[in-house]
Amino acid sequence: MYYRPQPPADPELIRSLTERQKEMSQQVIIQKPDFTLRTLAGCDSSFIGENILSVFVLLRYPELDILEIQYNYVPVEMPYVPGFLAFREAPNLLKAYEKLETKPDLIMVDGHGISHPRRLGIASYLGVLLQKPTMGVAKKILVGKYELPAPEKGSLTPIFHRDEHIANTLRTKDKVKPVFVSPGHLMDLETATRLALETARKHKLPEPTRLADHYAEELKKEVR
DNA sequence: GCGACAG
DNA sequence: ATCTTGTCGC
Repeated sequence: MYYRPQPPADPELIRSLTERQKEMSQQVIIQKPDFTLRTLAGCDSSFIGENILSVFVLLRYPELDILEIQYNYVPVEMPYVPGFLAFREAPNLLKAYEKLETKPDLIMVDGHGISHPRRLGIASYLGVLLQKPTMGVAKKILVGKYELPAPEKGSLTPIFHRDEHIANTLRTKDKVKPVFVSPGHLMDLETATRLALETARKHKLPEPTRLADHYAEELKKEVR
């Protein structure tokens, strides 16, 4: 089998996007949220060839029963470039978000918040654009150093990057690899970590992102 | 200069 | 993310 590299990302484009991230990251506000959490949404995207299917699942809190599901399906315009995931997925996620009849108090995103090279992961990016509280729950680390947490559910360890405590690893299930939690916007690390653990009921992933992940996969059959 | 690199 | 088979544990 041949080794085929991805089509090279335009250096000029990457440079301008990097600038945009630096500017937008200055708008990110990390603070204890002031809302009363009554509804929260999880979002995620799946791909079918050159098309992207983004989903938003609205849940009631703390019951976590599903209130609404919306999605949007269109061709993708950006390739995946580590550190620039938001420019590939956020546009379509915003389209799906607009379809929600009820807007959530908080958005949980499949990816990172401020635990990003320039402090603007997709969760922060969406938070700034929507001016909504957001947080990220990722399955893999992007930047930073950390020690593995104890094997018991609820165990956590800090993730540092440039001497800043930007995220936490969190064991949401006994003896299962931890998830990586970070605040996105209008949110703080402690609350984000608590909510990630609290909404992870029977699975490794918190219900909001787990369900968004599930429907993103399930809805593929519908769009064909 | 050499790796690492969300989804 | 997607491709892709069997396998281990609750």
